[in-house]
Formats: sequence, C-alpha cells, structure tokens
Amino acid sequence: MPEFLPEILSDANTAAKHLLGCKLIHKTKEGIAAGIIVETEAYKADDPASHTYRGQTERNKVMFGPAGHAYVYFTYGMHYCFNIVTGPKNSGQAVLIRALEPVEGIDLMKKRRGIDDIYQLTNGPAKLVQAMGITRADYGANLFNGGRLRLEPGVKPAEIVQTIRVGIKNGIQQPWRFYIASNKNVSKP
DNA sequence: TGAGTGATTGACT
DNA sequence: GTCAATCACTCAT
Repeated sequence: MPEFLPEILSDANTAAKHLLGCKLIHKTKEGIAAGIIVETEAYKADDPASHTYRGQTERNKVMFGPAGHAYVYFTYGMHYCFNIVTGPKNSGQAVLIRALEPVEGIDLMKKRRGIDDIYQLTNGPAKLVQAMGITRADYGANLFNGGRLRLEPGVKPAEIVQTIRVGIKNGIQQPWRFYIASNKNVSKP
C-alpha cells in the first residue's frame, strides 16, 4: 500500500475528510472513467445508521476486513452505493462516497447515465456508481493494488465543509458528512 | 415464515 | 411534494 494510506484510513472520520480531493479510477473494457471525490460520509460499527451496527452479515462482511477495500451494496431494490473500508480489521468502519467530480471518461459516464448534464452525472451515491460502471463484481476489490478499480491521492481541497449526514433516520446528529465547499458536484449543497 | 424498512433516484402531481 | 421500484436484512410471529 502507498505510504499515504495507513494514516488516512486509520479511522472512518479521518478517512472521510482526507478522501476528499482523491481520485477514483475505474478501468473497464469500455474505457476509463475517473472522478475526484467531493463528498463523503463516515460510518462506524457503533453508529445506529451503519450497516455494521448489528454485527457482521454476509452482505457487509467486507467492512470487517482490512482497510482499503471496496464495499458495494444494494439498496432500495434498485440502487448500488460505493464505500471504502477503513479502520483496523474487524472494526466495521467505512466511508460512503456520495459524490464525485468527473474528470475522465465523461462521455462514457454520459452514456451509462443516459443524460448529458455533467452536474447530474455523479452527484449522488447511486449515480456515481452507475456513471463509473461499478457493480457488485467490484465488491471487496482492493483499491490500492493496481487493479481495475483504484484510488489515487489528489489535491487537498481548499475548503472542507463538515455537517450532519443525509438520507438516514438514525444517528442523524452525527456531523460525519464532509464535502468540498462550493463544488458543483455535491449531492446537496 | 412473513411484514416492515432503508446510507436512493426518477417520474409524476 | 409524493410515490413507486423491489433486494437484503431485521424483528416479530
């Protein structure tokens, strides 16, 4: 693993903050798609809103594995969301990627999403998954071993906003949502 | 074994 | 603003 990782991924909150500005890259036979992470949310095992709150299941077992792997899950019967596992092994922590800023393979993203507006391409957790072409086949993938799904360090954002999370009912008081200020690709400004 | 719910989005009123 | 789509998981029979 690259040197910058252990520190960044040591804890979900730290990771959520430091992953902003990093670049997510997915290589497929259709081409390369990449985007800058502009919005994240941290989830921990002692957090009522987390999938790991009630223990390990077949679905979330990757979150109990080592940091740096992809946790892709299916929800609402029709959507996938993408997380990066963080923290020590068995700690059940992860960071949900909520929004990206497209930088590469934008035409491919438009084709996958079936729309033309680049601000609608990846401004939501299920949207970015579709635009990037991420599927359940990427479940458990190591993001740092040079595979087709990778994470690379990027430019540190000028201004990070920390606020409460959205789209959940439990643990809403936790200020564990982070996004880059004034970025047009965040799901909810 | 079955009803209820969700880290969402898009279509429709 | 409201609602359907419909999988995996939890909790209650």
